Amino acid sequence: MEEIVRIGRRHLALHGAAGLSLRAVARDLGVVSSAVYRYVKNRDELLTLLVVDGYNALGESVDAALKAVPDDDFYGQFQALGRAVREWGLAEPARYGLLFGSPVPGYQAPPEQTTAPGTRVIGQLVRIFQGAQQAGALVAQSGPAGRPTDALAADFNAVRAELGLPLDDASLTRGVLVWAALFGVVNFEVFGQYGPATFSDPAALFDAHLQLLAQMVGITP
Amino acid sequence: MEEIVRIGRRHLALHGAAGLSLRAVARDLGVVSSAVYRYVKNRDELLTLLVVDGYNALGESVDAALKAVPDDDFYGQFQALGRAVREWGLAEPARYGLLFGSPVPGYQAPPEQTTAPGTRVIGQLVRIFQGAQQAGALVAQSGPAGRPTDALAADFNAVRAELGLPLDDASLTRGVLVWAALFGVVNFEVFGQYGPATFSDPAALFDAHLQLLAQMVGITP
DNA sequence: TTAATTGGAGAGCAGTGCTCTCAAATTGGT
DNA sequence: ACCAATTTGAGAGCACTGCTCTCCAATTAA
Repeated sequence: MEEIVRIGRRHLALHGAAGLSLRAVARDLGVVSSAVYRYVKNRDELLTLLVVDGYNALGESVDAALKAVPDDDFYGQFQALGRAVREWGLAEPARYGLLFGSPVPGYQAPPEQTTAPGTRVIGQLVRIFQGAQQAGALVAQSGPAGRPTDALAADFNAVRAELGLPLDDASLTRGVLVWAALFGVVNFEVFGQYGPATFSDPAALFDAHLQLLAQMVGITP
Repeated sequence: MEEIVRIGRRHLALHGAAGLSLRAVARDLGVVSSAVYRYVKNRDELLTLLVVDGYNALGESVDAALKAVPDDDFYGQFQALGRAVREWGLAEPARYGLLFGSPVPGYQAPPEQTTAPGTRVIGQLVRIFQGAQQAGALVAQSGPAGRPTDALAADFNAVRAELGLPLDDASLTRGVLVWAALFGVVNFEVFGQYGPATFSDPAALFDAHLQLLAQMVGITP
């Protein structure tokens, strides 16, 4: 079973999600194709296993990076989280693509299995915001303060309640933007959207972007 | 030929890039599978046609949205561009995913065909920055001004030269972040990364994010 | 020792991309 | 109008895919 996931992971890295073939996995396993159906119901279930596996690998990467930073260094934590996501994505582009790229057509990840591992990173990000907020290290940002629509305000209330995150609407808006933007810049790099040779030092560019994103939510070095 | 692209587009929307089958296209065309190989060399070439088609559709969407905004209303232009990208992505998730999602494994888009249409949106974005800059409508933003590495500074010089965009390093950094972040938030929505029912009014959230991104580069309403 | 469960083998179906050969239709030149 | 050249489609075929089925050997439990 673990062997199947291990081989599947390798195939995923080599041929991508679309090229993931149960028959090929069976071959590598030294077994006939029908045999793997004893362990995995179908291709989608193998995909789910790999999705969960990927979320956990990324989550552990992020957790490990955070452990190396002092508890009260919120900027350091934010930076470590961002860098960990980027580095994992660049090291494992296929797995990253499976998690954050275009959804595999016809495949719907079962929430009861993928939600928990899938929220590890945003969970840590929220934890950082929370810590900074409680420590008074979250500098209020000035800027456009358009009133949210009623629906949006209600959504924010729900988020606040669920996460126990006492941030006002403007800060929540900024927090969500930072979250999406972080994965936006990583996407651009991993998926090669910048163009082949535009940036010779993408790590430096990413660090500069992390700085700006930290400023966006009010986390200061 | 156009018929093939048209049917391919429909299949793409229905079954995604991975499920794009030349045989199925042939069936819909009322022709035997080998016949389409007269017009399209292989599956990858059909994919390229669809990529180009998609970039152009998005580009035209953006151009049309920009045409409705006065030339000197840079914030309005930025907003129109952002909204056009978002709306096109939500209306055409499969095509959007083909362009901005995980790369199709084993498929490499030929730059000589895809670069031109693929740079239409960023081209317009640069044009907006340029116009605002020349009109003096680009308010300098304060914030972390870490010195770029030598490699990054050289990259910025190259970008400046190629685009004729007289922005300093800090503004360029912000511009690139806004670009990537814009697609980041659209990705999150189109690919459903926010979770199923977190935001009931995503358009309002997106507008708030657009405001923040405009502020990031110094474009003010 | 016997019965029950488990794991794999093999055949088979329908689908895929792609290549080949062959015949029909269309076109162009005289 | 005729003939040759070209274009276009049909059909067979190969190797691959996901998945289901039946059958048999190995392992485990009673």
